[in-house]
Parts: sequence; C-alpha cells; structure tokens
Amino acid sequence: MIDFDGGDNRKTFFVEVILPLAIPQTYTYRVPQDLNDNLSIGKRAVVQFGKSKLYTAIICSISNLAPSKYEAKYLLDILDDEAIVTATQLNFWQWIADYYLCTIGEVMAAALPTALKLASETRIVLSNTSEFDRSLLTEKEFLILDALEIRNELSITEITKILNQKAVFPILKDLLQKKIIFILEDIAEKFVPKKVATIKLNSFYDDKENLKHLFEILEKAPKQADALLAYLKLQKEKGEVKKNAIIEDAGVSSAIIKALIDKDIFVQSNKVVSRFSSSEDVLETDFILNAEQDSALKEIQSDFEEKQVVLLHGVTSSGKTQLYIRLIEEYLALDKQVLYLLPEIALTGQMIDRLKVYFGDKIIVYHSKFNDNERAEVWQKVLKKEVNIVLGARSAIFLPFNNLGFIIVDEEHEASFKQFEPAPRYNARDLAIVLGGMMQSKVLLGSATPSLETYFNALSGKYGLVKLTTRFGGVKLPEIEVVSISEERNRKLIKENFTSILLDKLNQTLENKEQAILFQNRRGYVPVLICQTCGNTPKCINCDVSLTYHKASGKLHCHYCGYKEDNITECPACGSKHISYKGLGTEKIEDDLKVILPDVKIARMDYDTTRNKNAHQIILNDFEERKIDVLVGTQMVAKGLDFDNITLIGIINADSIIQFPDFRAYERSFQMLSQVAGRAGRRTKQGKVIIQTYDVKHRVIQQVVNNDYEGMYREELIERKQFKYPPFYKIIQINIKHKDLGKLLAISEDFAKHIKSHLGEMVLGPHSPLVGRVRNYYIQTVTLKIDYKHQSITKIKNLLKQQVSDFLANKTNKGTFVIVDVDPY
DNA sequence: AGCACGCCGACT
DNA sequence: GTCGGCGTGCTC
Repeated sequence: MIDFDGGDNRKTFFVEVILPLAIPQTYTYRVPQDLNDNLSIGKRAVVQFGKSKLYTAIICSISNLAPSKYEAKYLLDILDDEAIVTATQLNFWQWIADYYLCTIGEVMAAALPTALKLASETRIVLSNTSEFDRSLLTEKEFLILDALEIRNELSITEITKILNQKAVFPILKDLLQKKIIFILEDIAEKFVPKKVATIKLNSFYDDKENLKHLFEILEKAPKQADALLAYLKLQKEKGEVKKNAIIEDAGVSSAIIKALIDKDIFVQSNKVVSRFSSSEDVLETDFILNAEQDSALKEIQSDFEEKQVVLLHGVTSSGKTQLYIRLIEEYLALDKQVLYLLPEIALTGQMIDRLKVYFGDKIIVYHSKFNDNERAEVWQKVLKKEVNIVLGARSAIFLPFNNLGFIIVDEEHEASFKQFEPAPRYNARDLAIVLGGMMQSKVLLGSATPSLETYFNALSGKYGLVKLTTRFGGVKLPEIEVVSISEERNRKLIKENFTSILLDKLNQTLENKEQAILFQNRRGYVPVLICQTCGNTPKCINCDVSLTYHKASGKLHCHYCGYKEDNITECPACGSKHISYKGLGTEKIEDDLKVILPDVKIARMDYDTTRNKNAHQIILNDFEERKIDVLVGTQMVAKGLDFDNITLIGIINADSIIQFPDFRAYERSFQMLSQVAGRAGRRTKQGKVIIQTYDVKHRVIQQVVNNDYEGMYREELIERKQFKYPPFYKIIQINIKHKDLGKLLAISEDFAKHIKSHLGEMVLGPHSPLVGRVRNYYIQTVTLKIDYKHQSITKIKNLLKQQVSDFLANKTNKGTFVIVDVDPY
C-alpha cells in the first residue's frame, strides 16, 4: 500500500475494486479528484462495468500508478463515509476464494447483504408502512417517489433515466436508510417475527409525586385508572406487562389503553417473541451450574489458555446452552464481540428467547429469512459495535466484526453449515476456525454427536475436548427399542408399515395424553412405481431419478427439479395395468395412520407442508398447543423441537437412512437417529424410542441403542482410513455438466486424463454420481483424494485451478460447466 | 454474470 | 434481400 495524503486534491489515485461477480480479477478505476478526501479501503464505490452496467464494488487497494495497458474508467461515486468492510474481512474473503477455488467476487456477493450492493438491475419498491415528511424530500427524491407511486416497481436503470443522471446510488442509499424505499426481493418465503404489544408507564411517573398526581387526574376517567392499577400490579408481579394482560386483568377495552397511550401516560412497544416458547415459560435468569457443568466450564477455560478451538461433547439436554451463556458473559466482560452460529432451522427454536432474556439489546439475530433491509441494518450495527452478540446461521460468519473474542458453533456436525449452491461452497464451521485464527478469537464447537473430523482433531490434541455426560436435571436418556420388521411381517402382526409394538406404544402414549413423533426420511406418498409386467418405472424427463407419487396433488413429482406429471394407471412402456408401489414416504405414513387411528389428530411436517410462509412455525405451534397428537415428518422434526410432552418417537424405517450410498452414511445415520431419539422425554419423564428396521443387528443401530458414540467413531475411522476419506484425506470433487451425454462422457474422460497426468493416482473417475442427470444436464464427477499430510494442498489447488481454466478455454469443451467443490460434505 | 458483436436459417 | 437465433469473448 502507498502512503497517500487524502487531503491532497492535486494527486490522481487509482483503486482496485472487487465486483460481486464470478470474475477472477479485480479491476482498476481512476478516482475523480474531488473524491480524494473520501477515499479509503473497504468503502463501496459505484462503477460502470461494461457498456451500461452499474455495480457496487468494494475498494480493496489504492495506488497512484496509472495502468499502462489501458485507460482506466473513472469511478462514479463513493458511497460510504466509513469503510463497511474491514481489512480482516478482505483477507478473509481472499482466503475463502483461495481455499474453495472460487473468485473473490463470488465471496463478496455471498457476504454482503443485497441492500449494500445495489446494481443497475436491482428493483426498487416504495415502502408501504413508513410514514415520512414529504416536505423534507429533495426534488430528485420526490421525482423517484412520484414515479414509484405510478409504476410500483422500478429498476435502477429506469431511475437513472428518470433523473437523467448516473449518480443515483447515493440518493437511493439515503432513501433506503430512511426506510422510504425497499429493495424488491425474489425470495418468496420471508420470516415474519411474531410480535407482542407490551406496555410501559412513562418514566415521568417513576417519580412517586408525579404518579400520585396522575391518579388525581384520572379520577374522572375510572376505566383508565383501573387500567393503570392493573398495570402497576402486573408490573410488580412479572416485570414486563403485555397489553393483553392489562385488558384482561382490568376488564377494559383496548380503546382505554389507546387513550392512555395518546396521553403519553403509557408507552407501547412491540416485542418480538418466538412462536415456539410458550409465553408462560418461566425463564430462569439466575441459574446455577451443576457440578458437572461447572467443572466442564473450568476445563473449557483452561483449554482455551493453550488452544484456539475446544470441542464440547455433551449429550442432548446436558445443559450446553447454560455453559455457552456463562462463557458469553465472560467475553462480554472483556468488551469483546461474540458470534453464536446455529444450523438454520434451530434458529427458529427457543434458543433466541432464552438468550434474549439474558442479553437484551446486546444480542441480534441474523437469519436468511429476514428481509434484506434488516440484514443490512445488522451489518451496520455489528460494524459500529452497537451489538455484542450475533446469533446467526452460516452466513453470519461474514458480518464485519472487528473485535471478535469468541465463536460458538452449536451442533457443529450439522450438514447445513455447508453451502452447496452457489459458490463459495463453504462450511461455516470451518470458516469459524479460520476467522477465529485471524482475529485471535476462541472457538467452541458443541455437539452431542460430533462430526468425525472434529472428534479426530479433538482426540489428536489439536482441539481441546470437554465432555458432559449426564442430562441436565437428572432426565434419563430415552429407552430405545429395536423392532424387526421382517419378524413382524412373518407373524403377520404388521399393519401397513406399523409394527404391533409401535402401535401399542402409540396407543399408550395417546391414552396418557402425551404426544408422539413418527420419523420417515422420505417425503411424498410412495417413492417409486414399478410395472409388475415389464419392470418399468416412471422417470423424470429432466433428471435421472424415479418420480415420486404424491397423493395430495395426484401427480408424480421429481424431487430434484420440481417436474410434475399425471399419475399413471397403466404402464407407458407395455400397457400393463399391474403397477405396484415400492417404498414409502411421509404422506403415506400419515394417511395409513389416519385409517388405523381415526380419532387421533395427525399432522405432517416435511418440505411439502412447510413450503408456505410460516407453515413450519404454525405446525410446531399447533403441536406445542397440543392441537396435534402425532406429528409425522422427515428429518425436519429432528431439530429444534423441545417440548416436554413428547414421550414417544417412532422411526418407521431405519434402513432407508443407513443404506444411503455415501461414505458418511453411517456417521450421518448415527447422528440423525441419536438426534431424533433425543427429542423424546425431556424434563419430566423418560421417553421411549422405537426403531423399526429389517436389520436389527446393524452396527449403527446397536450403537444408537447403546448411545455408543465412541464405538461408532472407532469403527468408522478404520473405514475412513482404508478407503481414503476424511479425516485422513481431503476431498475435492469436480462436477462436470453438459447437456449432451456423449460429449460429456468424452469431455470428462479427457479432463480426468489431463489432471491425472499431473496429479497421478489421487485422481479418481470420472464416474456417474447418484443422480446422473439433473435439470437436463448430465453430470460426471471426478474426485481428488489428497493425502494432505504428505502433499501440498496449495500446490494441488493451484494446479487444479489452472487445469480448469485451461480446460474451459478450450473450444472443443464449449457448453461444459465445471463446478469445483472443496470438502464436498 | 451481462451484453455486444458475429455468423447462419425463416421471413417480408 | 433482411430479422434474429444464441455462440464466444470482453469487461478496468
């Protein structure tokens, strides 16, 4: 970097900018001299790129040397008074681009909320809620709003035309900040927080004299006086007073409350509450750690003195959250920021509430379903250190922390920390450790069923390892019973897909007025239709997968591309009418159960029933309020449910989980089954889990029954070593896609040959993946298994990068897509 | 990623 | 004779 005097207006500067695109390089722009004062790294610049496109770019370096080979364009504007991306973040972005073999522009696109990267095609809408004073608007702002009122929706290009000037970004930025306009989003499903109106007495009346005087004033308004009395009573009892509680307690209408608000006696605020915790839940704000938790806390603290990363291996319900809270408090006391990463779905759970009670305004949630303006707001708050704790899903790793002391990755084994589409294909757990290293922050990984590589690192001493082995409050682990489907079938005890043992237990549970969850890891009605005459199976026209029959729609669906067609009554290949159904999905389980138990309230939770806005929350809400007795679901039910009344978990078919063709199948099955089982019987009583399977003796099932994580770990590790998988080898997967199968096969063979000539036998393939065609693109996979202890990963990656770009530059390979996935799991 | 420039089929 | 298909290459 050069030493420059920003105040010297006679100098000419050139900046390198990162564009939020999949382009390998950065680009150089010339800085207009009148912007010299405002120039610094990490600020956003508006640039024209190509003939007509405007983008928001990030300035990543400054120089006073003009490029020699071309004339640099002028940048059009600088949007920020202060940098919105820190220097550490720029290093972090570069690290991610290098490690995951993508461009820094792709990292930028993933990291920044859309509201911070306006582009010419961004569409703007008028906010419908906010009220604002029109007289304060400038002429240009007025023009934009006028046009928006007529047209509803405008692109930035259109606004440029309306104003007849290029510099519209600063005006829009201003309007966005004032919440007068919004960015139109394509995301259909948005998270709408549930709000509860709470009432506070104007602090003026904290003074006893003033309060006394107030009662005198209200003598003529007895109803209002009643409401005030009710408020004071409730305030004393509970601290926080809900509007509805006053209405109920005082027997007044909401108009009375409104009158008090209008008189500035009451102040109303809308508090966001989770739909999950029952409002009656008393949150112990003053818990004391038990002896085991306390010693675990001390172990973690002492491990952190030597190690950056510690794994907390604690059984479900062992009180990990309370440990987290104690640790967070510690880092807050040091005036450090804390990041708490959770799998997406767990964020809708009770965790938020519990932590909000603790930390109040210091905590903020960052969730992909929040709208973009909210996300941009979180970004600014983190940057300005207005919040100290961020609770978020994987993308929260990109927030602009500058004083991060502590990162928690809860449920670290969860696959949802990995992003698959689009690039960067990162794992937020791994990035947490990298970012932690850059910022000297401590990282705590928490899980009841740690991923093999994490446990491996813990045992090898790279990470600290702390265990919690007893469930909090003395709750026992559920009792797990394995039931043989084949035996029940032979003895003709099975009804549809329910063994007699499961049905007995289910009836018993319902008699006790308790609730049950039935788990089946497949959605739809029956996965596959087979012609009994010719063996033909209906397939998707775009993908190489069998279609799944969905009863609700009466159609056959493709779960990969969403293609649907009408169900068949006769085989399209041979005309036979003998069509049988094989396999079973949640929809069929639900249907069958409704026939067997007609009086029981049954609901289903899977991708199909939760696609609509808030559907997920509504189902869980009903379940909690006991409007549902039995919930049938896919793995969605394995997470975030923490209700006392669930005492039975039924796993309809464990084999369908275990027999998945992937090297992680056993590990994932163990994790999934253990997590589902952990939903049973929380605080009040021991739960019961029934696992139905054909393979009673399967080692994974036995390991789940015996809660034998160590056993699973040891056996898996042997296999991993033998078959060259993590944690012993690093894997890079290269997916090659083409519309023409013949060309694809030739091209991928050629590609594999090329990299084999450089990298030798670590290159495997090409081979067909599980699903050989998706959305009309055929796929071939080339896999690299890298012995990272003896080979330089960096060298291999650089070579691979070169090979891929050479390959794509070759004209014979046109129409080919190459997707590189580092650590594809 | 967009968008323009460029070279071959169905239309006035 | 042209209008337009999307195939390739560049964008500071």
